[in-house]
Amino acid sequence: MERKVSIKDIAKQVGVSTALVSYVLNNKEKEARVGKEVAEKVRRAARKLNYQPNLIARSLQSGRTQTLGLIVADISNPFFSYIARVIEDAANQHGYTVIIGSSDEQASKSATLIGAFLNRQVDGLIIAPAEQSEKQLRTLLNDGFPFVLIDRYFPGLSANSVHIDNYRSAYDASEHLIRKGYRRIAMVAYETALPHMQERIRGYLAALKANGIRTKRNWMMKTGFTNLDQDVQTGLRKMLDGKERPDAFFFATNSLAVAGLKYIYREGIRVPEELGIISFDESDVFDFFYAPVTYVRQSIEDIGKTALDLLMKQMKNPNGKKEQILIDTKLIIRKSTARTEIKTIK
Amino acid sequence: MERKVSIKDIAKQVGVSTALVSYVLNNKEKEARVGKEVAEKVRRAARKLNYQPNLIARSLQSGRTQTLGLIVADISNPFFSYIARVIEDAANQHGYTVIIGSSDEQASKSATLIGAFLNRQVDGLIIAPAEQSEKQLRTLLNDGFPFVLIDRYFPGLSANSVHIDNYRSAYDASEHLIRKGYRRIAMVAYETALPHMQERIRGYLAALKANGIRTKRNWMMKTGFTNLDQDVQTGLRKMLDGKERPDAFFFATNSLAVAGLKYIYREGIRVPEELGIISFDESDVFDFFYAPVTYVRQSIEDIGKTALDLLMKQMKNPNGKKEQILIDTKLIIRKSTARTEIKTIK
DNA sequence: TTTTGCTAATTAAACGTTTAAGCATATTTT
DNA sequence: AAAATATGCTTAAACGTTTAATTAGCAAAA
Repeated sequence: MERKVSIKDIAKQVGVSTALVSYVLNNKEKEARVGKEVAEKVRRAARKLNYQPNLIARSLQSGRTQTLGLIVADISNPFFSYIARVIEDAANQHGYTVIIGSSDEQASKSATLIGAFLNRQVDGLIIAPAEQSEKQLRTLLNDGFPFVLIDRYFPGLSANSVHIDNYRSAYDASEHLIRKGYRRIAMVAYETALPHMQERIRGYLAALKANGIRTKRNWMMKTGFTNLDQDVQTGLRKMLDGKERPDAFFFATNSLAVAGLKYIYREGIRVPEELGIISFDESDVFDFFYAPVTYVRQSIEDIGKTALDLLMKQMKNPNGKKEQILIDTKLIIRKSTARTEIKTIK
Repeated sequence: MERKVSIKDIAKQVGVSTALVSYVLNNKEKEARVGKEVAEKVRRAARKLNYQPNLIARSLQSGRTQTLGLIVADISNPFFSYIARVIEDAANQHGYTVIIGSSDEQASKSATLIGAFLNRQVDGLIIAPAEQSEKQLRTLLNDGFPFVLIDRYFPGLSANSVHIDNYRSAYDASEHLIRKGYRRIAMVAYETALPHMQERIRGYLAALKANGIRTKRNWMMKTGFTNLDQDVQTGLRKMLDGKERPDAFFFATNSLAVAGLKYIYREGIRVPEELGIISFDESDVFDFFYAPVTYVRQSIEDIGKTALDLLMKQMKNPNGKKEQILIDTKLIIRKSTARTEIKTIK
């Protein structure tokens, strides 16, 4: 591969200084008082040589790379890949390129990624933070580096963030189950201190309590991020074979639900008669389960676009106030919770 | 945000030249004959100041960015997001970062992306090429720029590529349907000149012919990349209501299949008795359809890893021979084609 | 004593841009 | 006629690295 054409080549060709070429190609002829004919010559030469600016050089000079870093838990997870797509498109519209990394929910990987992205001089970050990554974020915050959290957040951290009201959504979802007549409602969650997950659990517990349902210890199962299918399967089996057999499952995310549905499907458990099912997030699978699954829908488009707008704002004004933006959710009610409606006295 | 610590700051702190600092931090003390104590001092200062190299500056100097570009049709499509994940991990292991772009199957977007990535000085590209993008690729090839095609390819283009044997796989899949007793086999494909799709069609036609089945014009439907659900639905309805009603559908990709299954499910058509179903690729949905779907599995891990290895090889030796690597497929047989087996004389 | 050869450092150029400042010449204003 | 302003271009420094070439001191060899 031969060396690429640089501004220097154009300068030589036309017989002017590189400065002049730069002025012309950046449309600064006016300010720089470049002669009309010379400007035209430069432009012609640039076209003829097929000049393409070296953005690396430009970045070194300007201190900005027009690049954003996106850190998600796992880009192969549909939730995140969809968000990535939305952010990619929005960023492109603003003239930015996106580089993506998966943290696998590990603080160490997250730290490595943040470091790598900063070394690459990204202008800003959008992060779905991993557990234990609060300290890294606090450092970013103290450095005044522009970033926005999505999906997850930390209450003690006054960073920009875009996410749903997890407590409220979980509360409403649980209450929906109760209204539908389910009483022994179990939850399947991730074993993590991440606030968004804790809030979902808190919402679930609060709804049960508010409706006079005593929760049992073994109506709650938590799994790690690895070995999902296996863990969920074992957990469900234990709950279903135990003595306080649940009559409904509340899955805290779509990946948990998909894992759970596999088991429920194999075991031939009848939904919604024998078992009610509700989940967070979305999935094609929910539509194809023999009893389409009721779920809490969050608008990924809104989250992605809002996050990008917020980041742009923050990059323009790094000292501006940090915002925590809540995105609406909607409960999509379908057959998996369609047990006979029961009147409740409120 | 204050200015980041540079090599200059360390030099000043220790009282040496920036060159010396660079030598030490790059572990070239031996070659550069740096004194032991001075080296130690430099290292200590670097640690104390929390020095992080500016990769942009390094790239400008070295001409390499340790960055790869990945262009897929749509990162929010699970097939591509999974490939992206595999490539991300493999690239990281080699010290590379990946930037991703979605072409939406449009040659113009593809050209824009390639241009943007080249301007960013990526060291190599992995591309799932869009229709009509052959010319762009030929230019890359002539420039000697390292790249590898995945999933798609162009017969006339002697570029590196990693993909499956689409003809063979489609042939085998079709023959499986025939062996299972299906005779009026229809295909649902994309309306595109892309060879991988044409090959799948060719394989399907060849298998039918070889088994003495005359194909009907209206057993073939093709759709564009937009309005998928709608188009597939209309197409299927027309075929199923027509007079040569198909007794099996062969979907050319998972997205087509998912769109088709939605319709088939809603219409209450009985699979596999009334209708056999087979598809390319993979999908969670295939497991949850009431009759789990038979499909042609291609190992995404293999494709991703092989592509990355090939790209690395090409970057090391840009004049090396170009390779076209075929990845094995496997027909995963399940209930959606489980009609009574019929003995065939071969 | 001069030459050669180490050792340990520095200098300076380069990568490709951008941009403030400078320098002629020409033109207008007072 | 002198001073101010306009015009058209160049110089040079800067961004943060890397690295070839050079220097300078000192010890060993001829």
